[in-house]
Amino acid sequence: MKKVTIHEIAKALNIDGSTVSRALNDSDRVKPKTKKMVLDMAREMGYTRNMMASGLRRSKSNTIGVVVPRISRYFFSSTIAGIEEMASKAGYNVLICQSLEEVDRERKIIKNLMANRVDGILISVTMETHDPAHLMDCFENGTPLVFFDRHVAGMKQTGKVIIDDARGGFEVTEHLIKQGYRNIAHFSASQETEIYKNRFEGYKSALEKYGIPYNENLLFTSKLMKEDGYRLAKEVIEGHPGVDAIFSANDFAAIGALGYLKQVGKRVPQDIAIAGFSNEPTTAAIEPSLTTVDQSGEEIGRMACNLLLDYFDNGNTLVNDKTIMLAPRLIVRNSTQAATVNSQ
Amino acid sequence: MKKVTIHEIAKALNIDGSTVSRALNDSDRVKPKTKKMVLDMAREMGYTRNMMASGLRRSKSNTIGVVVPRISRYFFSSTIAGIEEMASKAGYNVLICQSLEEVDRERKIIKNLMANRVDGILISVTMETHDPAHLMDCFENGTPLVFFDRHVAGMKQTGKVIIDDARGGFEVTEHLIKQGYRNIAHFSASQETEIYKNRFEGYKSALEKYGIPYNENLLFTSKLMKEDGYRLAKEVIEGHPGVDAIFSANDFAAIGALGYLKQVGKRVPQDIAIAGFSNEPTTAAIEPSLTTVDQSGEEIGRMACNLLLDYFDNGNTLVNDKTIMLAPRLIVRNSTQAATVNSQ
DNA sequence: TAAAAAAATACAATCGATTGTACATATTAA
DNA sequence: TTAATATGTACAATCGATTGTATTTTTTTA
Repeated sequence: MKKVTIHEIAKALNIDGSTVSRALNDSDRVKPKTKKMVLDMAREMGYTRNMMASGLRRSKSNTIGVVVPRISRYFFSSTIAGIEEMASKAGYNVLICQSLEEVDRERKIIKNLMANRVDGILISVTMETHDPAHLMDCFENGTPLVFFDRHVAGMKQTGKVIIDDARGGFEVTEHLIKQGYRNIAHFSASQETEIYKNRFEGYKSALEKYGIPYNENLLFTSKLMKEDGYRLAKEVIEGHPGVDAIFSANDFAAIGALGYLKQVGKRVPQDIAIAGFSNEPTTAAIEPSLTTVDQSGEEIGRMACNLLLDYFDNGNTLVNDKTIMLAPRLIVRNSTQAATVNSQ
Repeated sequence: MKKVTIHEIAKALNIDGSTVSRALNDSDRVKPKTKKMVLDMAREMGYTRNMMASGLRRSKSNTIGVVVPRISRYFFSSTIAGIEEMASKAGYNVLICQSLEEVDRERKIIKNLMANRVDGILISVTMETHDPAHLMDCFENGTPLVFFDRHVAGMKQTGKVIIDDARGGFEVTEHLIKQGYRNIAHFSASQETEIYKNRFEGYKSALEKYGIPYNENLLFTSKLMKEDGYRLAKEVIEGHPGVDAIFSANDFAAIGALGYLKQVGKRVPQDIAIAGFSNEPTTAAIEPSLTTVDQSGEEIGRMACNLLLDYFDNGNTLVNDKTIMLAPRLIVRNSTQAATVNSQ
């Protein structure tokens, strides 16, 4: 389909294309009368600027690349919603890609985003992304990168928007302790992933603060899928009868664990308490409702996007480990409140 | 940041840029030895094709625009996941935009997508999109359009991937009737939105089939937010004591209604049954679990994307109302099973 | 070995918008 | 009125890759 170009507008008005371009961009090198003429003609001819041409010339795509492990996960989709909101307000488009927790896919995605000359990248890495070589490429390429939530330690060249996972882990654990639980198991993922390492550290430091010895047999590592939670809960119940609480580093595993516990007739929170992390919508709706930590995906998305936009406008304020750490918010619900178990 | 171009590769090898381009595109006008030379040099110099330049020349962006009301809604995010999966497999990028249920935003988005010269658009319209003028623009512009889920009647130029909402509405209602419920209220949205109209039609035809007169006082119209469900449930209980079941045209309103019913001590499903539509993850987790209709967002997304990809490859098979209608799947859970109420 | 055919490469225009520089009006000052 | 300044437009190059045509090189055939 043939589309109208500035040159056709120019021809129709018997002026030069450069003037049309300037008129459309509201340059003050074009007098108001001419501008109006051009704008009217553009509308009449149904002109829409070709962003590929514009982008090529200006070396700017006005596009932000976003990489998440899985779009359909609520935390990430709300993150994306926040990003999209900010980006579109600032005139940027958002290219979304999902790594599906595969580092290889992540690598290809980064490459593709570079080929598309995105102006910046917002990324929450896979659980397996421990070697940041492909992310370093961005940096060397001059493409700014901002991590949100899942990040990689030791990349000084990027921005980060994360929540204080250690504090979140601490607060959950402290809450459990204050509720009277003493034998608290922890479900975690690879300790090479920062967020899980930090949640675990928080868990440990809460134990320490309250003089409870850390027992490494109560640390269970998996990919934290729902099924993992189910399986590990079984392991806990069958192998560690003394355990009276489980702190899972994400909600999915917590929900899976809860499913197992209910199935075998354990009462939550009387027999065993359980807490998750992320505040997935389902955690509020199930019974018992699940104690968790809210991360406000939208807010994280907005902040990450803003960090990038700031960088576009004000130069390299991203360098040297610019990190925004958001406070987590403990949400206490019924799954951990032995004392108030009958209130809803 | 200066990036390597084909011309720099060409200069380094003392050959012409056109040959480099052809080599990189694996054209058989370049002999294998030269190809290898070019590919090696490209790797060595860290070349990445500039898609803006390529797209400009070829009039093809290799990008698909996706418009949904709200990214963070599970149905839509899983739809996007399906789209992204198919698109990336076929070498396309996905630009995501959310209309936030505002027609005006939707209009701007469409315009922007056209400016970005996306190769096609996948859209699920807002509840207020009754006038498809801005969508017609796409058509006139030569940009193929495929609706998924929420669509607009009477656009013969587009593809559609929808579920058989009438059948879904029918099955839910028939199920309620078979369970013994007779006074079934229906929560719907604007009848100008096809999916809600169709669900409503299904509801009516089930009533008719079983000889239950349709009572227009039991049709409640709102935007189907959770709060609407809560409010309308109150209205039902207070104003229509005879009602023994509610069929809500989406899950959110159903969940809101359930909240109200539990709050005022109504037993679900003994006193009143409730069913939703969409199979949001939460519906399976709450108590009682909610009867609903599964739409398989990922599948819809995949099919919609495929329709577009087919069009790219095989010309205008989109014309004349190419519609893919997926069968809905009734998911019976506890909120409507008076007979088996104590089984979980 | 020369001519014909085939293969590989080079040339040059093009996609559509932007932008520095040059030129032409219009306005002001002298 | 003329020179000096300011304002408005036009010219032409450019962004990087692609592609039709022309040219050169290689291979095949007579």
